[in-house]
Amino acid sequence: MADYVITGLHPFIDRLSSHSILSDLEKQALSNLSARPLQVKAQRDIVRLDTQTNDACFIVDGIAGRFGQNLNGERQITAFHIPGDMADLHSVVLPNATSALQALTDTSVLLVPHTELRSVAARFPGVAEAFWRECMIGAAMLSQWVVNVGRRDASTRLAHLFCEMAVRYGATLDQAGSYRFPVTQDHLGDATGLTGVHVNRTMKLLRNAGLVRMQLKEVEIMDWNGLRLAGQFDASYLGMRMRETQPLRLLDLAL
Amino acid sequence: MADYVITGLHPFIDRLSSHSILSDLEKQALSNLSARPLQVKAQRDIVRLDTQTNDACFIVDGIAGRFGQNLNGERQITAFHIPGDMADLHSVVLPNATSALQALTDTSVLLVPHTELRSVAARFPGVAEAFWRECMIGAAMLSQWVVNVGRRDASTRLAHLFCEMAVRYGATLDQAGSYRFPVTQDHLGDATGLTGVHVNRTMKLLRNAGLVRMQLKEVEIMDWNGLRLAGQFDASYLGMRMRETQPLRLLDLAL
DNA sequence: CGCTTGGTTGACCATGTTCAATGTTAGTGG
DNA sequence: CCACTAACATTGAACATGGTCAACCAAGCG
Repeated sequence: MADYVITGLHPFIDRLSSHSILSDLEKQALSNLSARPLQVKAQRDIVRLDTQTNDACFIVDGIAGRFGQNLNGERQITAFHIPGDMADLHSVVLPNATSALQALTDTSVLLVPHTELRSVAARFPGVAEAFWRECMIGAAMLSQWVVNVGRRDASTRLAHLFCEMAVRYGATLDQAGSYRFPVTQDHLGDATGLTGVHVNRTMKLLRNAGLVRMQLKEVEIMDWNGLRLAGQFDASYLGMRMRETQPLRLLDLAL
Repeated sequence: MADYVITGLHPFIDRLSSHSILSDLEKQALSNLSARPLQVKAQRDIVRLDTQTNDACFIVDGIAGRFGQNLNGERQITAFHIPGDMADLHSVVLPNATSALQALTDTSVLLVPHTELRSVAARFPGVAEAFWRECMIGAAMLSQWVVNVGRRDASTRLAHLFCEMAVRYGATLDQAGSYRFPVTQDHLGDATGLTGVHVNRTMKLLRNAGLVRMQLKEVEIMDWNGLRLAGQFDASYLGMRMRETQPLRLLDLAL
C-alpha cells in the first residue's frame, strides 16, 4: 500500500548464508524483496499481542524484545532481536501474534510483506529451507533460555545472557571486549526471570568478580573465559557451526 | 539400512492437516513415507546430545522428554513429546542435536529418515510449509514454557502444565476429565524448574484446592475452569485455532 | 520377602523478592 | 548556566518462596 522501496536486506541474506547454502539465483530473488521502513519509539509495540501480521520485521537499528505475559501483568522477555535479525520470520507461517514485539529503544525496522517472502519460498525450496532453519536456530536459543531461567541461579543466568549477546553482536573477544546493548536493568530482569533490583545486586557481584561491567548501555567484558565459565556458556546452539556440517538443500534431493 | 516398513504415520498427517491445508496428492506422498519401528526402554536416550541424527522420531506410544542441561548435571525438560508428535522434525534442518531426547517410560517410536522428509518437502512446497508451521507451533509452546518458568510461582506453573497436557492429549473436558501422563514428580520438577520435593508439596495444594489430582500416572482434573484460572492458561498458542484462520499455501502464491 | 523406585513429610536454610529510600545522569526550559 | 524533572541505578531491611537434607512410607517385582 504505502511507499515500498527496494532496500538493504543484505545482512539478512548474509545471515541465511551463514547456515544455509544459497545459489546466486536464490540470493538474487531475496535481494529483490521489497520492504518499507518504519521508525518505532522506545517502549512502543511493533507487533501487538493477538493481532494478525502481514509483514516480517527486519531490525535495522536499535533493539526489540519479544514479550510473554502473565495475567498479573508481569512480563517475560523471550527473545532479544538485534540489528540483522528478521524478528518475525515465523509469522510467515503463524501470522497470529501470540506474543508481543516491542522496541526497547528507538528502533528502525524494515517491514517485509509475507506475500513476498512466501513467494520466494514457494519458488525456491532452498530458500524455504533456509527460512525454516533460521527459525529453528531461534527455537534453539529459546530452548537454552528455558534452561537458563529454569535451572541456573541469578549470576549464571546473567553471565549466560551476556555471553550469548556478545556472540550474536559479533563482539571481538580474545579475552576482553565490549558491545553496545541498549537495555535497562529491568529489561535484563524481564529476560532472566529476576527483578530489576536483584539484577542490580547480581551485576555488582559480576563486576566485583572482574567478569563483566555495564555502563551507559555498553557491556564491557573484562574476562571472557571467566564469564563463559560463570555462565556455563557453550556457543554451539547459536548455529555458528552450521558451516562445518555442510547443509543439504531440498532441491538437491528433489526427484 | 534396516527393515524399512510402510507404517502408520496417519496421526502425523492428521496433525499437519489440523493447522495446514494439504492436497490429496500431498497427503498421499506423506503416507508413502517409510519408517522403521524402535522400542526404547524408560530412561534411555532416543537422541543423544551432540550427535548427528539421520531420522525424525515419531512417537507411537509412551512419552519422551527433551532435556537441556546444566553443567552441574541438573536437568531441565524443555518439551514433553506424546503419541502423535513428530518429536524431532526440526532435526531435518538442524541435524546436530543440541539437546537430548529421552524416553520417560517404555516408548515405541517410528524413525523416519530425513532424506525422505526432505524429498517430500522439496517436491511439495505446501508440505514444506506444513513442516515449518508444525515446528513453529512447537516453538510457541517453548515460548510459553519460558514465561511459565520465568514468571509464575510453583502452583501456577504446574497448573499450566496440566492444562497444556490436557489439551494436547485431547482429554474431553467439560468441567472435569482425566488423562494418562506417565511421568514422575521428579520429571514434573525438571519441566517446571522446581525440585521433586516441592512438586510434591504443590501437588498437595492443588489437590486440596480441588483442582487436580494425580495417581498412578493418571491426571485427574477435578475442576477444569478452576485449573485454567490457577494456571493462567489460554490455549490459543497451541495452534488449535489455525483452522479458523484459513492457512495459505506456498503453492498458491508461486508465480 | 527384600529391594528398588517413587511419593510424602518435616525442620532448617538460602536465594531472590518487596518496599522504600537515595543517588546519578541526561535532557529541558528559563 | 542552572534548576527541575524523569528515568534509571543502587542500597538496605524485612520477608517469602522454594531448596536441601533426611527420614519414612507405599507399591511393584524379582
